[in-house]
Amino acid sequence: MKKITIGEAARQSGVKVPTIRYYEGIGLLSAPSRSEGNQRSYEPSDLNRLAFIRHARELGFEIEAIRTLLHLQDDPHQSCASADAIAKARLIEVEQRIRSLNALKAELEQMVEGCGHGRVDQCRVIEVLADHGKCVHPHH
Amino acid sequence: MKKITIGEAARQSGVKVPTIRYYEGIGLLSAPSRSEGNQRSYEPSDLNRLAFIRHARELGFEIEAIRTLLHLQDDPHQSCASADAIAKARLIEVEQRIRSLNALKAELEQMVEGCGHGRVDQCRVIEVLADHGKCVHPHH
DNA sequence: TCTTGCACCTCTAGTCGCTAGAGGATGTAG
DNA sequence: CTACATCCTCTAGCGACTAGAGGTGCAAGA
Repeated sequence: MKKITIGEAARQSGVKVPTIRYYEGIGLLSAPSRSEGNQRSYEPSDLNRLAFIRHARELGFEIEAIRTLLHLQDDPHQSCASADAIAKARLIEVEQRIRSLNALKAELEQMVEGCGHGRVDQCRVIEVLADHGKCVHPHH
Repeated sequence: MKKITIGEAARQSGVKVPTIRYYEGIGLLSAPSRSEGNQRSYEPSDLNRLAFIRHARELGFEIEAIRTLLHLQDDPHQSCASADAIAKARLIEVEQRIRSLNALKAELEQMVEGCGHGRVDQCRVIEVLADHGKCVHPHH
């Protein structure tokens, strides 16, 4: 039940102080009560919200998706279909990103391997960049 | 040897018109000559430069890295050690990103599978977001 | 009590790599 | 000659913060 300063909240949640203020500013976090000297003072329960947001950000959800997820959490009798849809959409994004990064990785490995550590005019890195046709998979 | 308008350069290089102007503005591309009516007119050789930049951007290199790579390309007697270093650094970044995205993917799959399509209070998506400890690999 | 020094406050501006739009000039085809 | 696409410059906006200026609050040591 002890009130907590923003610095303490930051330490306990792993969200930086300016970021907490930023989340309040965009309405993702509701404004906490203030001390006599106008300093923010948080309830322990606010830490759950902060942890939720941080976790969702780590998983790459966008702020607007998190806003929706938080509304859902606040209203537990709603259908979870939209939470499910948001997570599924994120999963598809992540899968696509992994595929595309694997293609890039193959390209970069080729470039780095082919570099004879000589001068630029024999460098495979520069050569491949200049000519897309020299890529392993020109589809990226 | 024919001069080319910015729109034509955009079409041939796959870089959008405002992006070409932006690259000129930040000095990544040198300013081309102008027509009587003050319109940019490019040499065919400028298309190579544009293709190089586009390719490097597709591979995820940052603008500053590309600036360095372009300088190297302009001076082919230099050692290619720095080109090599830039490409290697990018490779390491990509590898890390793939690892981290694979961890996220596992998390998201768990969340989506566990969702019984019922109401929010039984939804695994919301539950896991609220409690990091319920993650498969809490290290992400 | 005073002072030191850290943590807090608000506000603005900057980051990256573009993208969008306003408001106007130019170039080309019919 | 008129319509219309394309070009020009300039400024502002995107997302998700981050940095810094300039000032206030608060707790602990001398």
